[in-house]
Amino acid sequence: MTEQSAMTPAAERVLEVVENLFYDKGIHAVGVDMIAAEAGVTKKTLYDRFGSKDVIVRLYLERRDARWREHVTAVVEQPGRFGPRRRVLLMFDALESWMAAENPRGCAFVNALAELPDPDHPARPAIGDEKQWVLDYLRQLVRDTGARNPRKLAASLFMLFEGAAVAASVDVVPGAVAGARDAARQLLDAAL
Amino acid sequence: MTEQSAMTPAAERVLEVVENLFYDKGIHAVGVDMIAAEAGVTKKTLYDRFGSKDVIVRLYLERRDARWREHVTAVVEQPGRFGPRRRVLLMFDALESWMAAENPRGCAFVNALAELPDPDHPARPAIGDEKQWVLDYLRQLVRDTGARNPRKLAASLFMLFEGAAVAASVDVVPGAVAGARDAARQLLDAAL
DNA sequence: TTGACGGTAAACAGATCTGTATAGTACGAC
DNA sequence: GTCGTACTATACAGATCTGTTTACCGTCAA
Repeated sequence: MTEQSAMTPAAERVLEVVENLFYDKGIHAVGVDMIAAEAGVTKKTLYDRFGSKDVIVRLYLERRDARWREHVTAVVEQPGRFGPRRRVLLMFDALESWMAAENPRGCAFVNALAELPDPDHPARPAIGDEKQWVLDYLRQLVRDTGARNPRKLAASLFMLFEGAAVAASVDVVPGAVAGARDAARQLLDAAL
Repeated sequence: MTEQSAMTPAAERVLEVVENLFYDKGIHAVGVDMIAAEAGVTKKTLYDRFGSKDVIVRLYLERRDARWREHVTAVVEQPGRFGPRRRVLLMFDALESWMAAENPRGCAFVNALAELPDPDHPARPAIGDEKQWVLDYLRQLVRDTGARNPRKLAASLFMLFEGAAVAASVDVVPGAVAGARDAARQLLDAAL
């Protein structure tokens, strides 16, 4: 996947600081000077390691995606052996804890898409990959429940999922993710 | 509300061009020089009329919100007298036609929020207002159906709504809005 | 007829943007 | 002990950012 094996200490520091900078302030609002200063690295080093800001943006998204998938799978596939129906709902528990801990400003990939309209931007594939993975993961979980029309149900759950992230970030719906989980349970039970 | 009465011809032209520029390219990616050139206006005029780019951003969102509300109410309250349950689902029809015609890059307000992290930015209220209006409008429509737990149901529909916009813009779910409407119908019928 | 208003044209200020260039230091491997 | 690697420090290039300034031209109303 993301071979972070070859990362030098300075490069590692850069990727650590952009995780917060890009997410908190937005991609365009963060210049390479700020990145270098925050990481305690010279711009020379920064360009020697990555070649361009766009590459750093791509790595930012890829690394965040990796952390996100780890979080989700850790929650959904936690030992204790929950049944398939329960595992679907655990997806929303994973989202809830992720939102509280790391995502107050909404989905980083939706936000990145807002800032990167160019379809040829090197970071664009990372955005589509994250969304496709969530959808595929939901499809697999739903299929395991034996629900009717699993693809359609997974698509509905996916939209509840993404909508809950939006609702939580704009802060107009109290308990957004919990509400989304309740709705997901209804849709799921109706299809069993 | 937005008193666009006092708008001079040049100012009107500016607001017309930023509607597309900001939405298509993103707010930070569009400079005032580009705005002035595209509107056929000098920067002097631009600053005489608006005072700052931030004000233009605020007006951009307010005007888009006004157009969006007009579109939604025109679809939902179209003559023909649909019943309350049908009117709820018409919200999703309104979203579908809006997405196809004006929203291929997702919700302008979610995108703007991604680019404007500062809670004190003058354009921020416009973002919250749009989301609050959609939620309130759904609440009213749901209440008219006599469904149980109308606030909770409206919140679920709101999340399906926002999620459908995300799903359509990232283009991983074919027929996203139609799927969201089907899920909405299920939730609605279960509460009647 | 005078003066306010809306506008053009064009230069400028000062900051910040991505990216490059030059020069030199510390260190580990072979 | 020499060579390559990773790094610092710093200056620079050229573009672009928001915003200001000066000078001038119509038009319309009091």
